[in-house]
Amino acid sequence: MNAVPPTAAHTIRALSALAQEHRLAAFRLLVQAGPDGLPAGELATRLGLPASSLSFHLAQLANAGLVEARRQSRSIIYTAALPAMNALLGYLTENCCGGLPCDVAAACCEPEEARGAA
Amino acid sequence: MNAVPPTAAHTIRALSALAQEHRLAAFRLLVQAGPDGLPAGELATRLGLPASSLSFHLAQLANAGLVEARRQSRSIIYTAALPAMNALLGYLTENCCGGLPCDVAAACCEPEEARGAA
DNA sequence: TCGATATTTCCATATTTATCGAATCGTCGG
DNA sequence: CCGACGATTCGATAAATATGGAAATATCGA
Repeated sequence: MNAVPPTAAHTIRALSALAQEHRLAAFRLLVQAGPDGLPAGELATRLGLPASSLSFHLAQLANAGLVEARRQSRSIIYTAALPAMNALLGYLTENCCGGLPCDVAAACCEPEEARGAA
Repeated sequence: MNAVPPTAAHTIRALSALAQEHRLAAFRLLVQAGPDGLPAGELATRLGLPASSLSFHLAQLANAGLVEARRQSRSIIYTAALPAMNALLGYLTENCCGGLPCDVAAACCEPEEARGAA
């Protein structure tokens, strides 16, 4: 169903989805929550947003393929779609480096520094 | 002057800057152009945009720190600010992985696949 | 200094995006 | 079946963004 090569249009949708205070915050919470995810209501509480506003934002993230929703009883649980995030980063680095050995690619591929510092 | 740790607000500015058809296209052209960059007029021609519109978009990219401008005679030459792009990607992966060994980090750090395919 | 060129700034307008209450839909417990 | 709960959809309004012509700014060549 997925694994579609990210087009420019798709990339813009993903960037737009992330380029908003509440959505970026929501996405980060979901990433931290891991595979278990979080119910919409919990996100609304933590972000201090009315349910309808949050629902609007979650729809954007879902439309961009950055989050996935599953119903669990009355709640709807959202999880971050890491592969989609992965694809976005891949597209950005690809288009940034375009096969050339630029420092963006280099910096992105240095596990020692990136991991060791933490 | 730069090398500021990217805040969430700064990240949103960068994402917003990139999350627009013409700006993403302009940025990609600048990346391809490399350190020599391209004059504003050339970008306007290639993108088929009126000068004033392009100027507006370039201002956004510059404000986000993603491009730099230098005057050369009558033209103003724009270049992609790779370090800023680098920082953006770093922020996204950091916040995506948060120190955890998630597959985004893994996928991002596989030079063989990413480079070999091209 | 004058005219031509390259770009930006200004301004009005059009389009898109965000916000949130109210109404609606699906699910559960009794 | 009914009331409550969790969430989305709808709709109206507010705010932010994009667009492009006209005017202003800066630089160059003669």
